[in-house]
Amino acid sequence: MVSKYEQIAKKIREEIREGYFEQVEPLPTQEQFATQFHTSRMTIQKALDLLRVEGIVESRQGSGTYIKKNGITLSKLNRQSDEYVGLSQQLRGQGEVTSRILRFDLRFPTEIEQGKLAIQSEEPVYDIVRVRLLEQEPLIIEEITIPVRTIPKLSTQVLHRSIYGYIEDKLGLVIGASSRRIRAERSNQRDQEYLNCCLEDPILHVEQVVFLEDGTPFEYSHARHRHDKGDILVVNLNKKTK
Amino acid sequence: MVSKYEQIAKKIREEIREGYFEQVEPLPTQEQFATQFHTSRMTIQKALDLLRVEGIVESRQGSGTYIKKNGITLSKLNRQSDEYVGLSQQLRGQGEVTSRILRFDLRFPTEIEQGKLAIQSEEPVYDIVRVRLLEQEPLIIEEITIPVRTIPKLSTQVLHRSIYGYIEDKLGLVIGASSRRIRAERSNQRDQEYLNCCLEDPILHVEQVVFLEDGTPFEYSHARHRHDKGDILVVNLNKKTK
DNA sequence: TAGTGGTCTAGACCACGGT
DNA sequence: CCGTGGTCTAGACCACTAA
Repeated sequence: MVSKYEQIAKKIREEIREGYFEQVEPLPTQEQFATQFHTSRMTIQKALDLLRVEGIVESRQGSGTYIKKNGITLSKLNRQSDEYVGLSQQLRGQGEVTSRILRFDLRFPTEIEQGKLAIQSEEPVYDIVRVRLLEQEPLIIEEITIPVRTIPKLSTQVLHRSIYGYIEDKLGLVIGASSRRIRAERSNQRDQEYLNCCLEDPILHVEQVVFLEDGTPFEYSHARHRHDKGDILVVNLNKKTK
Repeated sequence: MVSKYEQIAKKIREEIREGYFEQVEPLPTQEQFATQFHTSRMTIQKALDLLRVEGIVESRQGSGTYIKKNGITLSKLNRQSDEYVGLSQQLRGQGEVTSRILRFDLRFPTEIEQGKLAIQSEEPVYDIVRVRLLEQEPLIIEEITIPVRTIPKLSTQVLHRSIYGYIEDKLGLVIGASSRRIRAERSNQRDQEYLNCCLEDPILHVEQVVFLEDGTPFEYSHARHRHDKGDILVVNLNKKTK
């Protein structure tokens, strides 16, 4: 059952994309929309709310609701990077992604890991190091820490494929927020060996914590990318939630 | 004039932060909140909507509204990197940010710039190269392209201080979305000269387009960071607007 | 089945913009 | 001043969850 305001939003979104309205003129008033769709103003507002957070329109009190310049472009950008997906997803279609597992152990978390994953010192974690390859070419070397209690029954088989796929498809958990810190570093000996790169090659280092939908942190990881085999796209729609 | 639902959201947000409610139990029902705040359920829902997009609470139809684990942590993270601010803002308080201007010219845009900034080939742009320093130490070398028509009357005086400050405070324009692509690169000769770094030092390269609130792209830039003087924090709340 | 959140209504008043 | 969007109300019905 799709709600009425979502249907209305979809209709208006399509009409905007098809150039049905003037770019500089305001859209029909909320009153006019309400009449057109046989509904109340509150419902129209919920529909327009959706388009607002997508960055397609903006409303000015006392004036009207306007189509944003580049509204469509921005809304496409938004979709592109709004949700975090694993590498396997990202590269879907570009070739076969495989993994070479360098370590798969159990141990107790360090103090930093306890902090990042919000767990106690006696709570065991998986300690994983793997190299991700696209069509046999090494892309990334990852060090991953995952609490055993949150994601039980990890196996090398899972690690060879996709951890994210396992969590979402097999365990039925939903991945939520993430926090990433990105920097450039010099390559170390391990990078050179496993990523097949030189001393002078820089590394794109991504340190991240990923949360489940309910807010449980489930992964703290360091990913080191070959500089020529990956960049990161960040889009900020600036919703000014304040 | 602060709206009622914002006041209510603020009150509930504070009570959650102070540990007034149980983490595992649902919050009071919307009905109860409505009675408590002498208002209607719709208004309570608008208040809870705010807390939802902040990642503090989540609602489950048929069950109740719950505090998210790490809800507070996430909401703080969110504030930290939600809106794009210029470097001068970011480093406010850490020392004095100054600029050394290497180039400040006018020219016509390249094809790539025409695409990124959505302008015609005959539309003139500023062509800026500057080094940003914190307490005399070089941090970043920036190449910036800005359409003259969008941001008129740029001056070296502005470039020495903050472009973003000029745009927001003096021109009264509001900065909106941004799209950034981040990668690691080897340093080139210019980096080594102006950032005072070695051949082996990697560079954190950020290519970005920044938009005004109405969707006009106003800046296309390449910023090259000294790898030891800057990383980038990216937080993704995953609102799944779908 | 009872209780919850999700949606929706038909009004109302207010804040603000442009005239 | 009028017309716009922003807020708010007091209900109503529905969809879903949990007992």
